[in-house]
Amino acid sequence: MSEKVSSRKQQVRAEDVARHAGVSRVSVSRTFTPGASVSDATRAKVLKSAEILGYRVNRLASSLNRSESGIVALVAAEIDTPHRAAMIAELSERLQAAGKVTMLINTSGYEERVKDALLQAISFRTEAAIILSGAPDPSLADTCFSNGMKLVLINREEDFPGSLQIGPDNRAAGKTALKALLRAGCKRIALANSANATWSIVERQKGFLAAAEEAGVDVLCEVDGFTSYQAGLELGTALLDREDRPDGIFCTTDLIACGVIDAARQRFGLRTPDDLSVIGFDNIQQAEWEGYDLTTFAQPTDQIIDKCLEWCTTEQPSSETVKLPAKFVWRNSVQKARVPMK
Amino acid sequence: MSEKVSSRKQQVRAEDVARHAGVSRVSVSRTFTPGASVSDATRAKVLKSAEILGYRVNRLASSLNRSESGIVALVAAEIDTPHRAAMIAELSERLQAAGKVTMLINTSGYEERVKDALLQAISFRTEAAIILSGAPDPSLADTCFSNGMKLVLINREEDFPGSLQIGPDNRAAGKTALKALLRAGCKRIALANSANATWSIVERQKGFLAAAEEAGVDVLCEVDGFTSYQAGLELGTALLDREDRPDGIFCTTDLIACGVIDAARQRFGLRTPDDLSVIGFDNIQQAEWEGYDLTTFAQPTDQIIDKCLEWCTTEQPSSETVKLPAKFVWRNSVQKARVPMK
DNA sequence: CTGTTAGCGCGTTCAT
DNA sequence: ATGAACGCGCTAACAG
Repeated sequence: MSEKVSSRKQQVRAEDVARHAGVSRVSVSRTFTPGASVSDATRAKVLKSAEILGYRVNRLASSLNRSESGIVALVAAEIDTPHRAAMIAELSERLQAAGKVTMLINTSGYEERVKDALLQAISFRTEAAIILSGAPDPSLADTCFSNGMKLVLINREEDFPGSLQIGPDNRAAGKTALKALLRAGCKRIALANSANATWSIVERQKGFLAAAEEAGVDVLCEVDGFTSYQAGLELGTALLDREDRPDGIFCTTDLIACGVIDAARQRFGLRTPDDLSVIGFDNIQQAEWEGYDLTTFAQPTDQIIDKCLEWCTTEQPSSETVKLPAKFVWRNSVQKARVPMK
Repeated sequence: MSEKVSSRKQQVRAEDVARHAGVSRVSVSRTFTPGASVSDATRAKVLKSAEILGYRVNRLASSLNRSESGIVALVAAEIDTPHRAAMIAELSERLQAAGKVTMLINTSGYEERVKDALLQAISFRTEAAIILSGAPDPSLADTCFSNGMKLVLINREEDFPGSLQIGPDNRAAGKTALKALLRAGCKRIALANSANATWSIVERQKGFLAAAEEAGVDVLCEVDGFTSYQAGLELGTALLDREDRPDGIFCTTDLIACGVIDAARQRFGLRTPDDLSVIGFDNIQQAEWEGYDLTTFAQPTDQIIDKCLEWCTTEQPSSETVKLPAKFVWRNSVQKARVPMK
């Protein structure tokens, strides 16, 4: 008769610790449950035995039992993009500090993935899903809600009931950008934007153009490509190649702005801010690199995350839409003011 | 008498679906278990009811039962650094494609966090932990192993039994870098490195210096600061400010290289490759930006991940150390060859 | 092919 | 303060 080999992976259980410490299994559970009552003597015995045996509470089991996983899903595409990476770094940092575990779901590629991401999150009884890319199908969102899962959309479209929608005030930033270019004395103002921009990026464009119309100035619009450095290079090249070359460009993204600046420098021999003023958005790390020294808008990341965590930890949060001001970061890619303020 | 309010979060269970479909609870389980035998009729009924009720298998429960979580932990610090972000993007992408779920643990800050990260991973019965930053305490590693958890160290120190250790062949790359600078006709060769470099980065330096000694050439070594763009700026400034200004610099990291190039351009009016040859390492996105056009080494990311996944999915993998060649990526930050090859 | 039974590891009653 | 019993939601094993 062959010995039966268990295919299950071995694991130290609370019962093992209890036997080793000579106490009941419940006492083990209690020593690891904050606020439970155990005598110091048994607690000490339990901790010692746990240490020796290498025991760790199985959170799969405890989560199942308590119906609280402590897991938060982070749904994002293009994770290696500077601003996105910074956001994820901050978020994961803060989630951990709040005692949560982050499950990262990469949705690069086909859009259908956002759906799969949420389904996976539901399967793990994730407490919340923070979505940085794409918007889920509303019906799917209902499934999330009915499973007690919270939904946060950062920098995403409006009209999504039941969730927290949060991001910078993109329109206001667009207006500020226009004013700054005017105040710098720019005569021919342009806008460089991706043709595949997200909703929040388009908002920046709208704010910029609305302010321009209000001020009665024309804007050269170059909208093409993706939201990337390479697109910035081409947008910049197209704009600077014109006979009526612009002298002030608002780029809806720092990545685009870096491309525009490089196009100016490498392809046209133009320098910022002397020959050209450029404003970006995001305040990515490269914005403060000496080769760019980019005037831009810093996303209110800290406040976004503050609000996000607060909302996620309240019992029955209600639908909410929050716009936070983006901070204008002055560096040296915009000509010093030549026009006095009104 | 007040009605008792359940504090547990509501959840659609297999039993609910079973009742709704008029079948047994096990049939529900079977329809969602690949390779289980259910008649098409009942499967259809189950799927329909599941759809209606919004049922999703609770993976906390199934993982507990089957002792297989399907979760892989990604342990990393400085997630927003270009190369690290790219690595995480790729890894999470591939893990998902392999049907795994990635749990991201950010260990930026104090070093103790790596320990906490692994303890957390153990709690969730993670199938493997892929460590991109820091090295765990060996005794802790044993706890991992005894809980059936695999350990992968990417770009980390050697002598770590029981794990897969994988990364580029840093020494070889260092040697290649030196040869390239010599072949470019550089007369005064320098090395720029962080004072807080990881083991793998120091290996690059060692390879470079060993090759220099072999070739009988002196190397100016500037080692200071962190592994960052800012450090590169200062390292570059220090080197280029010397009377015996170098004309060829190997930077152990692209980030440092970008800093060096900017120092040369912005602070000394020097251009690559005409006045100065620069070589980096990592092939980050910025390396191909037009302002840098950096000659560098591409990490063999794909192969690393291939091996990583393969190793993690084998039943009883044995200790292994793998060095993969880094690919030299020629761009335009190094003077064209002026010295014929030997 | 289907249903019944048992148990994954844990936390929370309810007793003592 | 401690122990016994129960159930979280699920799947594997065993009958029929």
